[in-house]
Amino acid sequence: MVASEKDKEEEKKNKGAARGEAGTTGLDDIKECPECGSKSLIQDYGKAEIFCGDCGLVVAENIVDLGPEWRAFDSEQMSKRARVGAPMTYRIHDKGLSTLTTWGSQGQGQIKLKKWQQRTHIANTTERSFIFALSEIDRMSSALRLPMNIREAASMLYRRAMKQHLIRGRSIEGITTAILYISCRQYGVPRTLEEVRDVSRVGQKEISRAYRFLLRELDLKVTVASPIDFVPRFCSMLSLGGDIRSKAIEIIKKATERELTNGRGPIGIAAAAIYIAAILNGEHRTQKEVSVITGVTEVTIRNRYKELSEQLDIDVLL
DNA sequence: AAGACGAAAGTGGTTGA
DNA sequence: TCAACAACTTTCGTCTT
Repeated sequence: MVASEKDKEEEKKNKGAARGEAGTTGLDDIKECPECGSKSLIQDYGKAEIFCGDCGLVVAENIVDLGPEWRAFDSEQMSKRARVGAPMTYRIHDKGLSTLTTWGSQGQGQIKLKKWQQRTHIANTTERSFIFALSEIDRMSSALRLPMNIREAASMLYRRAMKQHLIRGRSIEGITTAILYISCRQYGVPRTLEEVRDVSRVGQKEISRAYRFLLRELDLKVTVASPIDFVPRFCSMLSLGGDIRSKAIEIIKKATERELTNGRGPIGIAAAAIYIAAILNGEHRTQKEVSVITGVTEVTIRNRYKELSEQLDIDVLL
């Protein structure tokens, strides 16, 4: 896994150098799976992933959004935001619009200006904590290998929360982590709460509390994550191929039709479907292995797996 | 010895009075 | 605010391979 990633980096560099191009290492450069060499890569921009159609390896999770970083919600915004200059981004505390005077040779006037700039820039603590929040969002996003558009969305959400004065008196860590968790869900790239917690500096309890608080106060609606959303990533982590991924998704779809998934945790369903699909395709993974990757216990996998195989008439012969 | 199975008790979150 | 509740976890003993 580590080796293949290194190979990918090497390959990218070589290709770029060969063509003498600077800074154009888009994902179009990835033409085949570094693991099995298959050319049938499946791009899924909705989930911001590219995975190999044959071996199921998630080749890239950070699909760089090359479109404009802003979205126009109406024509007025459109005309306001269509502009020249460096891209504006919500991920820099002043949206990337500042110009600092240089520290070169300086007269008294310049020094004064500098001081004034610094003070107004980072003077108040709100601004300070905002900068910290953005850096935290970035740090956690990198650790979770999240695509840029989700980072932007998270930054925007944080701004909204700030405007409504929801941050004061609450831990920035808790709020930012919850916001990231929400953004992932909204973009259909769900991470489990454990995964998010592992890169956060606060505990699960605080994240949950902030999560519920934000949903209520910002009046956000987050649809229940579909088990299917977890399948590609889990399959990849279990080194399971594309046929098993398809099979697992098929099982989940059938189960959803028959309302076997109602009230059940999506991760447990995904885990069981993958477990079954793997056995059906002769690539057995133990309940323990699936349990470790998915973060649900073997007992839950067993229960779901029993329900699914019985109700869907799937004969799982070991 | 490892994996699968399931019973029983415990935990944390949701719901409804 | 409290109790009831469902889903899930933890723990542990048993069976199978």
